[in-house]
Amino acid sequence: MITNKLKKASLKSTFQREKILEYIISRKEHPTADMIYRYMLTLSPCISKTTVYNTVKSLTKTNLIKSVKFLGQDEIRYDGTVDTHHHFVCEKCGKIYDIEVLCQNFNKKEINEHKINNVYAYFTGICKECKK
Amino acid sequence: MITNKLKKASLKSTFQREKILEYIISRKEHPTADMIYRYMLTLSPCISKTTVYNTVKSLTKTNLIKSVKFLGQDEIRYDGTVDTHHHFVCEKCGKIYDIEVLCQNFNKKEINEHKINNVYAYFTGICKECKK
DNA sequence: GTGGCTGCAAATCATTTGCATATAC
DNA sequence: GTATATGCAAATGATTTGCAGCCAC
Repeated sequence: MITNKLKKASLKSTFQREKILEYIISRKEHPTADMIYRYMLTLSPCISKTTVYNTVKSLTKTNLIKSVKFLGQDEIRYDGTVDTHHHFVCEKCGKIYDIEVLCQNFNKKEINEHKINNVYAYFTGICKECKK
Repeated sequence: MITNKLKKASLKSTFQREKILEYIISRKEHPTADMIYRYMLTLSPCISKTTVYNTVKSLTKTNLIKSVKFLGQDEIRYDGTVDTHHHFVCEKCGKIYDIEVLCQNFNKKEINEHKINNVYAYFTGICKECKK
C-alpha cells in the first residue's frame, strides 16, 4: 500500500506524497502536474505546485511512477503503472488509454549495436468515444 | 528537389524555406529549432527564430517533414524522413538514430476499437559511440 | 497588386531554482 | 537534532502571438 511504497523507496511519508502517489496510481488518467495540483486543492487549500513538481520528480526517480510525453501535448503526464505497457492518445479529446503492444523487438537488449534501456511506443488517432 | 517539394505543397519558395528544408532533409541530425537557427545564421546574419518556427510549422502541416518529441529532451526535433520509421535516442549524448522496427501491430488500423492514425516508437539507451 | 512571408518585441506557459521555514524520523 | 520536504517568489527557456513591413507570384 501507499505508505509502504514510499518507505521502500526511502522517501519520507508526508501527506502530500501519499495523496499524490495514491491519485496517480488509483485513477488511470495519466494526469499532468496541473491535474494533480487541482486534485490536491480539493483536499487542502494549501498545496504548492512546486511540491507537485518536487514530488513527481522523487516518485519518478525511485520508479514508483513513470513519466510520458506525447506529441501534440505540452505537458508531461504521470503514469502509475510502471510495468512495461504502451499508450493510445486521442487526437480529439486528448484522453490516454493503456494498450498492449506485443512486439518481439521490444524485448531486445541491443539494436544496431546500441544498448537499449527503455522502449516508448504510442499510437495516436480517434478513440472509440470520439468516433461515435 | 527542394524547390519542387515546396511548390507541390503550395508553399511559396523563399530563401529561408529552401535552406531550412534542405538542412532538415540532407543532414540526418533531427535538428531542434535552435540548431536550425544556428545553421541559418551561418548562411545569413539576418534570420529570425520566429521564421524558423513559422517554417517548421508550415513544413510539418504540409507533411514535408515530421516533428518528434522525446522524454528527457525539452525541444521538439524535426525529421526530414517522412516515411514511417522509428528512433533510438542516446541517454548520454542525446544523439538520435533512425532505426527499423518491424512489428505487425504497427500496421493495424484499429486497436481496442480506437482508430489509429499514427504510430510513434522510440528506444532509449546508450549508443554505440558512448558505449566505447 | 496582394496575400502570404519575415522578423521584431512582447507574451505565454510548463517547469526549475534559490532559499527560508517546517516537519518526519 | 538533523536531513529532508514544503512552498513562495523569481527565473528560465521553448514556443506563440500581434503586428508592421516586405517580397514571391
